[in-house]
Amino acid sequence: MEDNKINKNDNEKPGKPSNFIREIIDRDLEQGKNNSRVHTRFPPEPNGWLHIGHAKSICLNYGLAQDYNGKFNLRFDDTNPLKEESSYVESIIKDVEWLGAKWEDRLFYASDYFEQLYEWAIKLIKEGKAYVDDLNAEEIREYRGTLTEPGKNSPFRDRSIEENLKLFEKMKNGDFPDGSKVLRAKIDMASGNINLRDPVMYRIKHAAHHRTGDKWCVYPSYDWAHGQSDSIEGITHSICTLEFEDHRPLYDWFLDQLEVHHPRQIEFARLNLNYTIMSKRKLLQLVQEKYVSGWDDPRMPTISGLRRRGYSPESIREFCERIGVAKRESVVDIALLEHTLREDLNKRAVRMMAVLRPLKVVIENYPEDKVEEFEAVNNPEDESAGTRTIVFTREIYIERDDFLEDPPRKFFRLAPGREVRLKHAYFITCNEAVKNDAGEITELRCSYDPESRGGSTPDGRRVKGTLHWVSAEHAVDAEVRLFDRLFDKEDPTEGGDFLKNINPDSLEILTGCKVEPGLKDAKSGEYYQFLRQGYFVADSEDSTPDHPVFNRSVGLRDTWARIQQKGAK
RNA sequence: UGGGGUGUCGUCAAGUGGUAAGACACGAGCCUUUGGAGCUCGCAUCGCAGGUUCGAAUCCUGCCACCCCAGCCA
Repeated sequence: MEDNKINKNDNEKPGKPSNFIREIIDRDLEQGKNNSRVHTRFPPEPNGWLHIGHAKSICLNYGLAQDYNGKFNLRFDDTNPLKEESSYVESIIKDVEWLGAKWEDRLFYASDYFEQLYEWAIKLIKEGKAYVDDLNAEEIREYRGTLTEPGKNSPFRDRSIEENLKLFEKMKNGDFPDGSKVLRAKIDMASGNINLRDPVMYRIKHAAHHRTGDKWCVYPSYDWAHGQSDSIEGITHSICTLEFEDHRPLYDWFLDQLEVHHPRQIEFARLNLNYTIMSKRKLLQLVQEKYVSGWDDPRMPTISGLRRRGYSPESIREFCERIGVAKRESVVDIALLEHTLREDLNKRAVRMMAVLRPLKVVIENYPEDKVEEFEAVNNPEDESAGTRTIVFTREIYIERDDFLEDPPRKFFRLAPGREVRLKHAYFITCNEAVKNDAGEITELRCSYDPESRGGSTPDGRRVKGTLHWVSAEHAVDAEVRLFDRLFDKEDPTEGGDFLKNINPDSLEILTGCKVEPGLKDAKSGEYYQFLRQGYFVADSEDSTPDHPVFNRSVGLRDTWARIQQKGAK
């Protein structure tokens, strides 16, 4: 009995953790709402590039559609021509696709609905529920009241329906200058909820729209466009972030007046990450003021930046799964993102040897012209990844950090008189460190034990350290870019000016790195682990076979570095 | 001072009256031809104060703290 229970549980797939949104959907389904349909959407404004916070929303919305056998739409919320560009549309489409969300034939734009929105606005005017207001922006603000005091009615609030109709049409036709009039919903200027104090539905903008050109001179506001767009598309659950909670009564009000399909708006807490900035405005500033190379700089939290950095879509999806969905505002530790990347790449990245800061080693008792081949396992976590051949010669490079003339306790690497293993090859012992006039070590003279071929000896003696290496003659030169967090404060806005918290050492460029020949033709989508160092990918913009450039996506956990840090404290 | 939200481990986050899941981080150890990976173990009484109850993180009351809202941005 007991055993059966355990087995049953073990065989059950570990379903996704529930959350309050799933509970709401479950309840709606039980009550037979929406004919048992689930239909979600991701509604980005094309005014910037997507970031990891958007990934949370995409994974949430697309994940729900998948799990409930529903549908998922991609819809651009393009109601403000002044801020939006088609270049953003393109990058967003690419990113959503790369993340793996599928909208099939349901790629929409709020601008697809401008005509319908206009007609609905006329309907509201005819019902006395909307009016044209001549107050300017400043006056509207004054009339709106404050958080604690009610607003007062605009003197234009009670215009006749006929006049409103006539004026609104002239607004549409471009007969009035920008800012001179707006169309407002007539709700309640005394409401405790400021969104209900006669919100603006249309503003005049003589501006070209990236899709509709200059067909329109009036553009709908977010509140007027969003819910109605959801309704038109048959969305059942309209998921947005917390700051729109106050807008829900308005979302509902419009839909109720129109008596059309009424999606349910649900709000969740947006993602925050420590050491990271998520504000589109600030990210744009970093790009415009050249603190980074672009929206896809590998240090950016943008989807394109993460992609270029070497993050896999799988790792990002897993991250979004693990952070959960709730209503409390929180700050997730970026270490979790790094963890899901390592976890994913550990299983699939091909291992390679690459020496980032080369130190030449001459193996004195190894024949000058001899070239030996060894079979190296491509991935100890995945036998199907096979093996590759690596070559060994008298002169090799090892990592400078792997040698110390006067090693501290617990340093397991090479030192005078010390023996270590060269991964997949031989044991070597250091005889001498050769220095130049400045006292810098220029090369190591070592000897190898022919008996240790393959990495172990007949006498079974043990060595504490195993080093990665590369044959000097065969190695390929490469550039390697090491990234660190862009900000050195957990909260980049600490102190008020996030620019002051930029980490000056967020990018370190290494040239003259020596890598295995097989890395010469690495492609940007291929994930590699440079043994003992971390996960790397060829840079999608700058890497060529003649000049390979690798980005470090994330380092391996480094116990030695931790021991050193502890010692330093 | 109005309206809307939220408070469970260092960080996320389950829990929906029956005696605090899990993950990351952190610490200890085992293992290891990556000081990687893996494995084992450790790590909270639930914002505060009352109350109801045999029993409360879960119900009630009162406080406190934090977040959002006064764009013709989304």
